[in-house]
Amino acid sequence: MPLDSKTLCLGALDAGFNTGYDIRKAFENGPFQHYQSLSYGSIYPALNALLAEGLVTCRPHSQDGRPDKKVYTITEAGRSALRAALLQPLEFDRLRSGFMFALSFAHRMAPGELSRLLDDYIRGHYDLADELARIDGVTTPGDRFLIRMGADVCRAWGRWIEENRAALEHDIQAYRTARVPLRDGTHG
Amino acid sequence: MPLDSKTLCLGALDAGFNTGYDIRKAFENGPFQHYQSLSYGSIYPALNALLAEGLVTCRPHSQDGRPDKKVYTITEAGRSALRAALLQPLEFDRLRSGFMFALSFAHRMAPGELSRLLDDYIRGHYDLADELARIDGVTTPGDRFLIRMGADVCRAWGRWIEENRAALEHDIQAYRTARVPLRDGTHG
DNA sequence: CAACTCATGTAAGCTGTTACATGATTCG
DNA sequence: CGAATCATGTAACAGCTTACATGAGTTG
Repeated sequence: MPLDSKTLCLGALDAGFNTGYDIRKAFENGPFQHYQSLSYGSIYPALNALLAEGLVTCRPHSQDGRPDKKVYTITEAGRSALRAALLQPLEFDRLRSGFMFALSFAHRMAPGELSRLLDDYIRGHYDLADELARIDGVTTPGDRFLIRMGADVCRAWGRWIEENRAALEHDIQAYRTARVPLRDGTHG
Repeated sequence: MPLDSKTLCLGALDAGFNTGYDIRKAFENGPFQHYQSLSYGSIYPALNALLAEGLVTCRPHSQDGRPDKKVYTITEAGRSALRAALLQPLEFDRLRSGFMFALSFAHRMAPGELSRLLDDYIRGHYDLADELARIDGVTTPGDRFLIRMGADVCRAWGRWIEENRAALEHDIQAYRTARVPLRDGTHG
């Protein structure tokens, strides 16, 4: 089962983000940014739907100088719905990787092009690992676990590529040699 | 830049899949299945668009007993377009993970529920690693690299969770103790 | 004989994003 | 003084998936 925008909003509300604006930040720069996304166009309609279903309550909050906001609170029914959704068999993680697709055409690339692609991918993983390591103020055990996991897995991933990129380059050499045989067959 | 359906079809064609039906298999069960997806509704219109742009050619192929098929061939212009698309700065890998979202609410789960979630996630990684290791008949260096990378990273990921799940459970205990202090303060 | 494979294609629908409208305030 | 931040909301659009139409042949 895919996690839909309503469930994601419910989760964000449960995690302490209590306005539409704040929920967006949770998915843009906040704790969910690395494994889910959600934008205004989905959030506001979702909150209204949740309100109609009684899964959240809402009270307007006037502020001086700033626009009024609507502060949402998850209800008991909402918490049950969230739990139920999270316990349902989850869809397996969906990875959409342009790098991998590109890498599957490594044999079509010039050495410099491939090198740049790998450099970018390695750097991307190390940067993400560093970014995760720098996060602080994380309050829940699950988030702490996920951050450590992300950082360690990203580092291991980057290291794996560094350790195996030479083998890839050799394999490409061999592949090309096999496909474009030497004209002079007397040697090797 | 995201890889659109036309570029993905061009790639599949370059990789040797030469009908709409075969291209779908490449994304459903074939070499691209783990990092991209594409279905009929996108493939057939994309092929027609590519044909109109001169990036592919097409000749009908009659078969006895089976429906006629259209065999597509990528042109030189098509190969250039594919290369150009792959060299463009790629969007960073997008991970949509229901497991991670669920795990961020680990402190709300009963021990058995959390345990099942982690078991499923670990098993999913080991299963994928095994599945990748079982693949044979891979002809290009890039694909061989990706398969080894996927298998090794998945195994390392699964191992990481096994080695750190106890820490998560302890952290949850500590979190709950801090939030629901003992009524009798005289002991520990 | 039901169900699946081969094979192309379209229409409807779902889900989500982008961009805009609105408007005060604060920061550089 | 322009740009960003706070704050809600909608309309238009993009992109992809699902389901269907069609139909012969094969597998269990």
